[in-house]
Amino acid sequence: MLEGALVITGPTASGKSALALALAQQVDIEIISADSAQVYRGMNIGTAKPSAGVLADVPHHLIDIRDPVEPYSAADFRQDLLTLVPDIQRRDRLPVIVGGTMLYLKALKNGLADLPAADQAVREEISVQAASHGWSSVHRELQGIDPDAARRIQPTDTQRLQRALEVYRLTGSTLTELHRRSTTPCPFPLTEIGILPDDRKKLHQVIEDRFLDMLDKGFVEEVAALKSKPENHKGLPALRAVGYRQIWSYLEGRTDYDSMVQEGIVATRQLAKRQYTWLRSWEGLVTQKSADLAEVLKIVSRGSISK
RNA sequence: GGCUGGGUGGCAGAGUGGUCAUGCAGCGGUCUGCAACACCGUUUACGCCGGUUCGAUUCCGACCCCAGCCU
Repeated sequence: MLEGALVITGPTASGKSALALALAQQVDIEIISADSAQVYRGMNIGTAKPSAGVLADVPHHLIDIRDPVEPYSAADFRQDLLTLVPDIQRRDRLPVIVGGTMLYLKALKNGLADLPAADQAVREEISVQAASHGWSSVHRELQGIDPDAARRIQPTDTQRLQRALEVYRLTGSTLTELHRRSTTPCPFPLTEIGILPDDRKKLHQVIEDRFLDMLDKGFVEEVAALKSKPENHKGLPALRAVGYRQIWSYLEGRTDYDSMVQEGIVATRQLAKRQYTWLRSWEGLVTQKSADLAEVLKIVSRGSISK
């Protein structure tokens, strides 16, 4: 039996989940979702979350563990995996990590530096500053504090800019300095399989079909339900997910239905493209052009990858 | 048949006698607590045929196509 954990990743709509479920028919596994959107309750159709039936059949983790107002993060994911994987192994099952949120997988694989968690108050402070003086002034400030980070981070990349400054204000140390200290990589071995369809046109078609299918299944109603809750707002990471953001905007009357559909499909294609970018340079990745259960079974029983 | 306006990259849409429109899409890339995020880079044009010109997408003429108006 394979040591450590098996990872099945790939761009959206490449068939990761189906492959994992097929594997579950043959091997005693528990699935850990590596998906930044499936963690949220009430987000089912648009995240292609496994059905209740499937969830009852095969043990799944990290699905429906947050409300949309409670942001989840790569650090949370890594922390959760560090306890989940050994737990599953103690049950004599193979942990299978399935998902396409590459930052989460990277945080697990390479570890994270010892940085402070997000701090809403500090972020707010920086946002206010940016609102009155502009992000370029924030960038200039960072230049004085951490020139290396300022060089890496574009003045327009407001999110990372804010983070770099946040870390400094919280710790008094620069992001660059903290990154230099070693991070702890994953304590258990990872065997990583990536499904990378080589026919992009075909994947685009699958993406379009799937998005239309989600709409048929009530995606708009799902977003409307989320929108009707007063605590939810469109700035939440959860609600900026592909499809949710576009439908929310449509529900606000900002676009017509057809444009919304187009925008949703486009956003999904772009997500897939970014995932390819991560995966092309992923070290140690065993790639498949399409889901290949037989090969996965070989890898699992062999206990190692020889390729 | 006549008159007028127009034909610009996959789409939208400016403009100019010789240098880059731009936006979107597509493609490539970056990525350390928002990552399905945020951001960076980038390919493809001037309806057709002639003429004027050192040089035409831009000026002139014919033709084709589209829209509107007239007969």
